[in-house]
Amino acid sequence: MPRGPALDAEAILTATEDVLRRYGLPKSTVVEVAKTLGVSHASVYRHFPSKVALHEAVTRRWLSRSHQELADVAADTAVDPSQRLASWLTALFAAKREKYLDDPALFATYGLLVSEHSVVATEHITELLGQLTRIIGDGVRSGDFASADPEIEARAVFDATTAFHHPAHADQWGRAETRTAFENVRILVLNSIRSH
Amino acid sequence: MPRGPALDAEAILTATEDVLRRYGLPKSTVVEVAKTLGVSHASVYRHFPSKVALHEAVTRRWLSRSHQELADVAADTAVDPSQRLASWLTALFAAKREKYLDDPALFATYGLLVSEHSVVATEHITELLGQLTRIIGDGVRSGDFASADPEIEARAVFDATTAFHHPAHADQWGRAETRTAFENVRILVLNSIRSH
DNA sequence: CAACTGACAATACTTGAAACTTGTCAGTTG
DNA sequence: CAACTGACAAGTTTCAAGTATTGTCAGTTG
Repeated sequence: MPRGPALDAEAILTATEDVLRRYGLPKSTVVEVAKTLGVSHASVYRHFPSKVALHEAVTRRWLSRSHQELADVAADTAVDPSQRLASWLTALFAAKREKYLDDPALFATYGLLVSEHSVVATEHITELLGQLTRIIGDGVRSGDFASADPEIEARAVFDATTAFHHPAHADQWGRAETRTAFENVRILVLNSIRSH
Repeated sequence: MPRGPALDAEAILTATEDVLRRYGLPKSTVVEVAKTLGVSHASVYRHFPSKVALHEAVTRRWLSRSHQELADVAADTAVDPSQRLASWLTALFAAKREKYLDDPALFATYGLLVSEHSVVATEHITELLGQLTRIIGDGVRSGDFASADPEIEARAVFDATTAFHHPAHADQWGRAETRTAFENVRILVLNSIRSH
């Protein structure tokens, strides 16, 4: 008896997010997701081949939402490259920090999910590096930046700011000292890449 | 009946290192340390007030051994500051990487110990920042480096190289790409700090 | 007949009783 | 008498038994 809106993948993903938020990763089960939706757990398996695939999909959706706003900063060619790079790095740190401070347990849950689905994590990082490469490439073209290879430079900038975007360091992000530390690394990075 | 060399703190620390290496942190007990030394566990408590204090002492000893060689690089004023900073960063990464690759399980054990004894970790970082500050201060004085405040600059350099010294990233240190990534961050940092 | 379900085997997780560990101290020993 | 120990209470960890979860599929339903 299919009543109400037909069960679809998006509804299942949203229900899975709910369950992850309420129960955390270890206690979030496919049975609980199905219960939230008022269906049997077998129905969930008609849309996702396994719990792992479901978790991978929910992780991908979460990460892709989280780099949407960064894409806008990266694409805004009206702003000069130095400012654009500074804004992008600040936005990356701010987005992660806010997610962590808003709900540390949920942030930890997604941190676990990301580490369990390294393919998704790699795709996410590739996307971010693409955005960084674009900003740096624009800067080199306009003469603001000096770099032999924007792609390698992007990786170096990303690696140099690890402490401010890698979840392993999230427990430091609430401290005032960490905000200052970020400012100083951002200045260091921009000072390095700007042509002299 | 005290026979052989009297039981002293150093012997207990060495036995504790043995037990940590053989059993890992969760299964390393004071009883096992005592068994290794051929004494009762009550004897261990005559030298250390608690298991936590024992672990703190063993952690302090391990970290202080590990920054001994770095102190030499930092103090070698015969080498010019750029080279000295490059060598110091390379030595820091090399020391950590070798310890990790030599015995990943033991490295993880000490990583846990360090995180459980944050006071010791803070002291260790303060020591490393002191060495960095000295190199940068020398560079500013000789005109090789430009920096308003060597102490803040040292912190920024340390933070920018987090991916290559923080144990959370140890699982990447064996990869060839990571060595390249380190070279590029090291170049970025030196390019930033050198006066133009 | 497409969407869904109940029932099921295999595997993973919880739980509480037994075993072990920490830290103390009065007593032993050379 | 200083160094050490055995025995002990309080707290923590382990393990085996029961319980829950995953993933499948033949069968039901609108």
